[in-house]
Amino acid sequence: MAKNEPPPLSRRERQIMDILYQRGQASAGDVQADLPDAPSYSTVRTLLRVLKDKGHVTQEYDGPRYVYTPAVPRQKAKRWALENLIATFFDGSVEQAMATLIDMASTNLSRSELKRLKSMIDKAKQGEKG
Amino acid sequence: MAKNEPPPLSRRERQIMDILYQRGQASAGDVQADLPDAPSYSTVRTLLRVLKDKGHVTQEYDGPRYVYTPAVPRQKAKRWALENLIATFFDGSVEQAMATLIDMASTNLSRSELKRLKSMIDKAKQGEKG
DNA sequence: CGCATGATGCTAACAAATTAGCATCTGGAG
DNA sequence: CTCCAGATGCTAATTTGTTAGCATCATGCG
Repeated sequence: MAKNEPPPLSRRERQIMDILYQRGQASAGDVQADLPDAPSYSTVRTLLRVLKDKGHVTQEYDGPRYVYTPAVPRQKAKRWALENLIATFFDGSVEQAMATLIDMASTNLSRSELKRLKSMIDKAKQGEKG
Repeated sequence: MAKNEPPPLSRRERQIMDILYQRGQASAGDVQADLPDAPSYSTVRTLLRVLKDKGHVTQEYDGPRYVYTPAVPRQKAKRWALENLIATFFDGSVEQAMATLIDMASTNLSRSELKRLKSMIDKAKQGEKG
C-alpha cells in the first residue's frame, strides 16, 4: 500500500488549498479575495510560490496571468479529507458519518432529494459484499 | 448569527487536536505515541500547554497524571469539520457528499448496514421541509 | 507612443511555531 | 527506604511561517 495521505500544511497553506479546491483554480487575486483576514497581494503571491515550490499546486498561464491549480486532483483530495474526518470523528465508521450527514441534511433537503438518496443506496446494494 | 467556526490551528496543534478527538482524551504520552514524526516528550508537553493556554484543551487529573480533553465537544467539532469539508469539496451540497460516502461505503458495508441507512433516511423524511 | 494598472520575481524582516534541555517531583518496585 | 521511570514546570534556541517592499515587465487606453 502506497503512502496515500495528505501532506501537512501550514495555516495559510491550508486556507489557500481550500480556496483552490473550492474554485477549481484561481489567480493570486482570486485567492486574496477569498482569504480570511487577507494579507497583501504580495504576501499571497509568496504563499502561492511556496506552495508551488513544494509541489502542492501547479502554475499555468491563462491569458495574461497565472492561475494556480491543486497538484492533487480534487477527487483524491476529497477522498483523503473524508477518510481522515471519518477516522478522527467517527471512529472510522462510514455508517456513523452517514448518520450525521443525514441528520444535517434532514433540515435542508427536500423530500425528492431524500428519495434520490435512497436510490443511491439501492445502487450501492448491487455492488456490495453481502 | 454567532461566529461559529473552528479556530485556525497550527500544524502540530491540529494534529494533536485530531488525536484528542480520536481518543476522546489523552495523556502527553498518548499524544506523543500517536503523533506523526513524533517529537520529544518535552515538546509534546509544550504543545499541550500552549493549547491549554489558548483554551483549546482542558487539563484534568486522572490518577497520577494529567489527561487532556478538547474544549470544544466532539459533537460540535464534528459538525464544523463536516460542514467545512462539504463547502470545500462538495460545493456545499450535503447530498453530493452523501453520494461519495455511499460510494466509499459500498465496498465496506454489508446489506444489513445499508438497510439501516435507508431507515435513517426514512426517519429524516418525517422531519423534513417537504 | 507614453502612461496607468496590475502581474511577476526577488529579497528581507518580523512573528509564530516547533523543538528540546534541565531540575524537580511523584509513584511504584525491590 | 531507596532507586527508577515517568511526569511536571520552566526556559531557551532554532526553524518555519507570514508578512510586505521594490524594481521590472506586460497589457490596454488616450
